[in-house]
Amino acid sequence: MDSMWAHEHGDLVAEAARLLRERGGRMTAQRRAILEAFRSASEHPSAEELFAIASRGDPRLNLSTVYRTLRWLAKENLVREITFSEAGRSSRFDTARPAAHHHFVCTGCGAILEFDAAEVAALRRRMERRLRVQVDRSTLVLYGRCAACSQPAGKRSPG
Amino acid sequence: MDSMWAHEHGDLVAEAARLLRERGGRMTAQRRAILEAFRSASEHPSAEELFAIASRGDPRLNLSTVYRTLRWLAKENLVREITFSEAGRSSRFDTARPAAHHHFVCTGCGAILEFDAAEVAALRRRMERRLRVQVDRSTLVLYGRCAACSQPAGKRSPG
DNA sequence: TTTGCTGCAAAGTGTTTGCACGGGA
DNA sequence: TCCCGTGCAAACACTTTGCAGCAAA
Repeated sequence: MDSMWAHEHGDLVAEAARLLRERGGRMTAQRRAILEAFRSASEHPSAEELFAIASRGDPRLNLSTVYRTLRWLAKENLVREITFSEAGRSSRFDTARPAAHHHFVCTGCGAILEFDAAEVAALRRRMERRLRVQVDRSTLVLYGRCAACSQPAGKRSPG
Repeated sequence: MDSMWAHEHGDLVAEAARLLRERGGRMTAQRRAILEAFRSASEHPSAEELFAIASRGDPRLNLSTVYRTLRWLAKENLVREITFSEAGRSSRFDTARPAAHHHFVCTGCGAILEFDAAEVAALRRRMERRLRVQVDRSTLVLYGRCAACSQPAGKRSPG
């Protein structure tokens, strides 16, 4: 269960370092802090959340640096940007994984579940033929209520 | 082909009028103009686009009125809000249709194609069981290149 | 006449950018 | 040493809000 993705959060730093070396970029303390922040962040952190975490180690860190780093990471495919319509106007990020995965968002408590669905790949291929297009990327988000939130109020466990 | 949806743009006005009557709201000239703007707008207009169209008839119309109206329409389910990650930071709207439909977005020219895919409904049901959740709504967006944009530059028709 | 809706201007939110300095390679 | 990346503040794009007046029912 722990090596089903090509890289875990841990090697984000190593991965980024490698890319930076290749491209003549620099591994700064700020970048390292931001990359490491993914470890303790929620599954789909916003820039703000990563900033809050990364700032703990270095209070001088600036939010714009976080944005710049995230944009760079997204371009290099180490991180992917997602937009949930429930999540206010802000973007969320997750560490990009090779396998396409999709999201369920609970409109009650905001919980996000990830899932993989093989049929999406088939659907993409079918749509490529039907619409005569080339599909590079897809996002599937289900919105609803998770088990806890869909229970009638009376039956819900306190808390 | 013209009655596959429960209501076309035309009766948006009538539909809204009915709801307003029910709720003690008022059918103002501005609301009518905004509702009618959907007719000549693109398939997925932004607030700005609707504003531009609706302003033609009444130059005093204010953008904040458009936003207020759109928010109300979304709440009443006459219109639905969608977020394409390619479309800048702005929301897009379409007239809510009973049948779930999905979108293909061309990253080349920005064209948006709609499609219906029965398999999504099945997938939703399967995920409800697998994740033990209740799914109320889903969005599926495919990103890629349309037929014209995926042709090599040399072969593309001029224009 | 009542009070919901509007225009206006100002505030808000999330994100990006210009610039001079500082620190990594 | 060189110049990439940073902090800072200001700009930005989009959306929301407070308020006084107007107009639909």
